[in-house]
Amino acid sequence: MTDRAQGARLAGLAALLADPTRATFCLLLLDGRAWTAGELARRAAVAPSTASGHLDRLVASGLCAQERQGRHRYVRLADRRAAALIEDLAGHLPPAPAATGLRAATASAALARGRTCYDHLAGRLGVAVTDAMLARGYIEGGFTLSTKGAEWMDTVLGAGPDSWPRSRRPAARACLDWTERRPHLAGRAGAEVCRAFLDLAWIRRVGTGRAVRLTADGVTALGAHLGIEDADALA
Amino acid sequence: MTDRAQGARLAGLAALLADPTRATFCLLLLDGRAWTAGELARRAAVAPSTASGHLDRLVASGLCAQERQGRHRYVRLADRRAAALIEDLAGHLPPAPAATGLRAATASAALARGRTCYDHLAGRLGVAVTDAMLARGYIEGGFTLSTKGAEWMDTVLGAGPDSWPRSRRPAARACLDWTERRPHLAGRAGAEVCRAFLDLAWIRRVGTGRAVRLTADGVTALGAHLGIEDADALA
DNA sequence: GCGACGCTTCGGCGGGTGCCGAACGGTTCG
DNA sequence: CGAACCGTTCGGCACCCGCCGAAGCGTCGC
Repeated sequence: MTDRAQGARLAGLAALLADPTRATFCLLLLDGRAWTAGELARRAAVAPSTASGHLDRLVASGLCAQERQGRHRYVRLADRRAAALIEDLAGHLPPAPAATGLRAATASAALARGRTCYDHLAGRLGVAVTDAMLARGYIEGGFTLSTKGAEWMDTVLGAGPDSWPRSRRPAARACLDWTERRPHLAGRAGAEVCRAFLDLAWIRRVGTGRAVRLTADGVTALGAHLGIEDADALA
Repeated sequence: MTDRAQGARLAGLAALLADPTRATFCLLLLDGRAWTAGELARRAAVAPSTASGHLDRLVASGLCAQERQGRHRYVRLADRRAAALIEDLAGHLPPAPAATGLRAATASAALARGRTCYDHLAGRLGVAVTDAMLARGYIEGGFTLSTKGAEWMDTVLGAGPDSWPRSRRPAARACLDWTERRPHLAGRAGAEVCRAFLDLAWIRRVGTGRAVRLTADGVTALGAHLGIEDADALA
């Protein structure tokens, strides 16, 4: 009885992502930015009318939020929790479909190197930064920010924990990337690192999507502050 | 192109849980034990033939595993990863449907008090134990097992980290219960605590399901070793 | 061996849902 | 004001999928 009711609720949530088109939308929105209905339709290869209906449903469910500007409809993930839901699920996907080995050679090479995942760094860059922070003891075992790490963020990035707004958001957590299949830093610290990197112009967004590119300053900085020697390979 | 392919893969995974009957099965299986096809059919209120098909699909997907014994078909979640997937998703359900307030008065009162969630303690008991371990500093902020906690597990439970098999399973992680809406201890430590509690006869399974009941010994032990004063309310 | 039992297969029904094209309304820009 | 553009609504199509009952198969128990 109530068993079945709980099942129905769970099924309802899963059903949101159980459609290829809606799932594609959600993955595209994982960069945390707002996309127009038309862009999403094109990327997902469906007619605008089809996209419109799906977006209605995503918004109605609370998973997405929208703002209308003129003749445009901008849609984004509603909040961090929504992003975490997508991430969680995507993290459980079987390893890889058929890694063609050419992945790095495609037009999205920049994306493979670095991108944002909702509000933190992902891709090879995100993994590299995370690995370096782990190696230097800034992050510890279960993805907690160490005292040393807090100090580093404060002095080098000007974004230490003391400057963060009070909230219950975890300071650090692991986000499993669905392409790199490696954990990388998410949570408040992840978001602040990403923001600081952008502020300091160590990285810059390219194109309209989630891709980011390491700048020349960034290459130097990553070497100096994180001991990443081969940072230019990420640029 | 590849955007859409990733979306399709994600949708396929979500579709497994997007059916009320399959979702109900998965929630029932969260206790980590094997149920027969008939039991699952009855609990989910569907015909045996319907259940059969769903179980085929769950097994084929790798989410569940089965063993046939005589005329019975025993089905269980395939592994910890499968359980984590269900937990993750269920943890994102909106707070509560319409908490009737009578929850504790139903026939499943024992279940409300304590149960196992795949391989660790959940329910009010699980939350209480977790809270006590947090209060005593056995678990720290981001759900990592402290040195003190490791010592405690070793001396009191006879199940310290040194005795664990080497694996990449996280020592401790939070599992968000879908009824209590409170995090409780999962991961290797959670599993060992549950096992030790059973071994020490502090808890005992009741019925065929996931419900566990605190024994008289357990009430005393929880008071002595975790400072849980009102443990009899959980018995 | 015969019935009871657990499960499965099959056929068929019904409902839900994703998809599109065409027509329409609103906004922007010339 | 008119054309281009973005998005939505609507109707209709097709398909998928969940569900059941009936029949069948293997196992268990008397």
